[in-house]
Amino acid sequence: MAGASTKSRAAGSANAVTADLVAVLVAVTEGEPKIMTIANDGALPSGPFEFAHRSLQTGLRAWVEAQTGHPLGYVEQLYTFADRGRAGDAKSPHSISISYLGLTREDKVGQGFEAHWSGWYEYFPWEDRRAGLPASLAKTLASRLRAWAKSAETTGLQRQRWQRAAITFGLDDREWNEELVLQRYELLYEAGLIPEAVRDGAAATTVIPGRPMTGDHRRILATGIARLRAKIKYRPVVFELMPAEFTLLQLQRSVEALAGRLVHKQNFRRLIEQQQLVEETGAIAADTVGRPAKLFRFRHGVLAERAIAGTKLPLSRT
Amino acid sequence: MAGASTKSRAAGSANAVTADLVAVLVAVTEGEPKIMTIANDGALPSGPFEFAHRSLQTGLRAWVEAQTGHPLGYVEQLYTFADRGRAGDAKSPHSISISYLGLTREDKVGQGFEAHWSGWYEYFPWEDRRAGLPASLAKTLASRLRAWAKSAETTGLQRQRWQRAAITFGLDDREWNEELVLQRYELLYEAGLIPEAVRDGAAATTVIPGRPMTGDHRRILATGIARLRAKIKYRPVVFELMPAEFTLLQLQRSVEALAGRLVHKQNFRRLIEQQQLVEETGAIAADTVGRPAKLFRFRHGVLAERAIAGTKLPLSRT
DNA sequence: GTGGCTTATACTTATCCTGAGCATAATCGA
DNA sequence: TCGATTATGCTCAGGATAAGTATAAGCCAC
Repeated sequence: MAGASTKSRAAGSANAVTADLVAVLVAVTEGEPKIMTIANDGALPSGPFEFAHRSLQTGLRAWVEAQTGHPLGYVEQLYTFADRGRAGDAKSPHSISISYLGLTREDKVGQGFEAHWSGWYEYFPWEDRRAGLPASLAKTLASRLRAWAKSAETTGLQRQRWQRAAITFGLDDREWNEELVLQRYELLYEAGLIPEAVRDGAAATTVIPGRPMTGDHRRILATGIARLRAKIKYRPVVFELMPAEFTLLQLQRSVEALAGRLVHKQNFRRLIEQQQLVEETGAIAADTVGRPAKLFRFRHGVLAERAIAGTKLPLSRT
Repeated sequence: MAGASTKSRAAGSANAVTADLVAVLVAVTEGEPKIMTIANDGALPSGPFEFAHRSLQTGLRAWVEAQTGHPLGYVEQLYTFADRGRAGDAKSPHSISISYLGLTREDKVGQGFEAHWSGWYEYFPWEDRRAGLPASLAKTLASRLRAWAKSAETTGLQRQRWQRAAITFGLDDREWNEELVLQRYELLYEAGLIPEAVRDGAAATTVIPGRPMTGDHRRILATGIARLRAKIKYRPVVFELMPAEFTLLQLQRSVEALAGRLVHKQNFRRLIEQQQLVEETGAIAADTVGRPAKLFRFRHGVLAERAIAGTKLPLSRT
């Protein structure tokens, strides 16, 4: 890729950096969202982008297979982070992390790897609102956030902080917005309420429940969850996480697991069916309590038929 | 950022890469979307990520100001590309491009720079459907695409190609989807119908109108346009491109310029007003034909009041 | 100043989408 | 057979949307 300015070329290897490829690999099993972790569940699969890699994605696939034994299916790029907090340190070169979201199923678990499937709500307990928040966590969160807001210098800043906390966490009778995963993580980091913040130099305080990860990995995971929660609403990506055949309730449970909240059953079915995303297989689910459900499969045809995109503009049809 | 696996660290500088920062800097002037270009309008502002840069964004800001004299305001990351087509060449290290979308206004044009504002439809003539497509372009496009489809080996492949072309370009009575900017560009590239493809080794054919750029820059621009077209529908980002005060028609013209298609006037107004995105300034537009319009300003308060996000799931309120 | 041109803005109508609840069906086990 | 459990069909009100009609308020030529 030719750099546009002549200056770019002149820079040469003096400005070399190292690039890490990081994967948020997601599966949903029995209504619980899982992510692939390594290093005692404290890190995401990752490795450096090397000469030999033909592209970023092939490099990522190589690392994930090597570390987890799990082949990558659906993959999309998430975000590129640079290391932060090492500003003046000109000795060690910059390191950047290029992160990806991968969707798959939790079968074919590779043997002989130190990789595991971990529930993603272990890392973000406050993101699971399906059964409402545990009263204890809700209380802790609210009081810690309020303390953080109060600790600001001026009353103006105090109000700003509290407003931000209230919006992202749905306090003061505001609606909970499940997509703000990253914003909530960033706020907790700034407020020094999670271990990573303390590790990076924040004043040591009592910390909120939720398992930490190395480096930026929990931030990357938050980015992945946010992306996925947004995307299931306008692209049929849930099906990447489903088995070939499934009941509508299983599908609903998967969506709820990802979104972290419950949906209205009948309306969910209407939505799915009117969009013609699925078709009956003819078979019936066995081994269930209650009335047996029809089995469905994803209609792969829809991907070819229409390019699904949401219009929110009053486009004129002329 | 600690690499997760021990392997990552061991790699060291042998796997060093160079990272370029590339900016798609957008403004809208008199109903025409513009982008900042350098190098005789054949490239986007860009430069390498260096030691001295404290973060990716500060590096980008430094380069853009140095090359264009224009300060960056609103910025968001677009995508990270690796150079492609240089697989085996282990001599020159990998080079990756981290691209950003920036939104501003076309005032304060820096003097003494080789930078210009260029209309973005010069680079993508087929993306402007506000006045319908010029009949000539429509014809050329359709026939070239059909020829490309026909040139496939098997009839199965031929049908696949045509279906893809028809979906992305809204042929065969399908709806035009203005968000598929990147998909259309990629298809034209694969079909060898644009200069960049020929440059990169495609068989030389007659090429479609539309000005090329160096390297991947037109692909990056396509990514930026697509992102912006999608985003104006669910986030109030248009206002970054508007002057402090504006009439509703000016706002509408800006949206239409970005989307490349017309919207229904009355419904557009209702949409804007019901969302309480703007408020009257009390002043009236001067210097106009027809009945003078009220001037409005963006209500910055909305950003604080609500976290605007689209729900497309039948969430239950219990 | 009047008629015609242009744009702004208010109002109407039919249709569709959405959230929510009610009712019934099918299966199992006590 | 009853009760528990899940599946599935149906209704209904309210709101959002697409599209069109009508009126208001300026300017300009004459």
